Amino acid sequence: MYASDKKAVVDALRMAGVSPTSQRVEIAYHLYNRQEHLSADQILEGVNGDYPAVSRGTVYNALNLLVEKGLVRELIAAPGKVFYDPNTHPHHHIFYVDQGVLMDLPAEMVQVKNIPVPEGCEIEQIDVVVRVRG
Amino acid sequence: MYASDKKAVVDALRMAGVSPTSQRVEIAYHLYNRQEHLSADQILEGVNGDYPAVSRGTVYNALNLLVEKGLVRELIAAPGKVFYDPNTHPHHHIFYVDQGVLMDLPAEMVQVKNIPVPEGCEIEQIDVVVRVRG
DNA sequence: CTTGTCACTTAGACAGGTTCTAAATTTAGC
DNA sequence: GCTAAATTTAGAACCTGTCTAAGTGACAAG
Repeated sequence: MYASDKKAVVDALRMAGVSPTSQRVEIAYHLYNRQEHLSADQILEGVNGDYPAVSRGTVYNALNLLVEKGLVRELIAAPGKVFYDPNTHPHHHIFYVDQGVLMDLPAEMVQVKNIPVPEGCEIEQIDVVVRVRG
Repeated sequence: MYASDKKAVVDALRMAGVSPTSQRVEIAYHLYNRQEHLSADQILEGVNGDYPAVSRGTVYNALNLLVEKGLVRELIAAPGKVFYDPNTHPHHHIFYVDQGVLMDLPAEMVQVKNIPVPEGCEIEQIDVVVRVRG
């Protein structure tokens, strides 16, 4: 998702057929504005900074909806470590194991070729995660 | 890990500096002998087929130890879906989302190039998971 | 303005998978 | 055979994430 301000977030949600409720806008805006990959819990904390504004359930619902509508990408970096990435363009990831931080790798930096697609199957996503230590 | 019989498993464990307790041997042997990717739970069930022989905690401890010692590879296919792979040679994976099944892709079938390694970091593993639907 | 409907949010209960803990057991070194 | 250290066990605890039932709010029709 690309959205520089809350109005743009509202438009992006509407365009994807998602009612832009205040909670969803807060969540999407927060995810966009931090140029990191955030976990559901980090988003919950971030959105509820001053005072509780959004419930846990809504954060999960909203994130799942955004993933389903293709506005956000879900990334699994390690067992129990799910991150959400507002960048849906093709690109890959590097995971700093010791710090638990996940960063982007531009698509050009990694070449993936010759993916075999079985009959009748459709590639949903190709995840390339480079796990580095140190 | 490559081990055709229990004696070979014992040797492999010893070589990696892991005391070959009977439970660990059972677990490693079971994982090797099924040419699938198994979850911790499937391994627990499999090892305890006839009568309870190994506790849940031990299965998790043993698997984590084997991963740490490089005898087994840990694969994350989806949130909450962790599989263990006795094949530690370079290769990739294809995940059939609808069936929840993870299969090998020979390394030659996917070319990954130009991985940038940050200063002072060491690549631990490169995970390529092709997620297909249908 | 009032009502009814519908989608959404909420809090808390629940579920699955993994780790932790304390006690019991086994292993290894003398 | 002892003793100490490592390992296993059962079960409690924990963490993410989902479900449920009730409550809230927006909106259209009367």
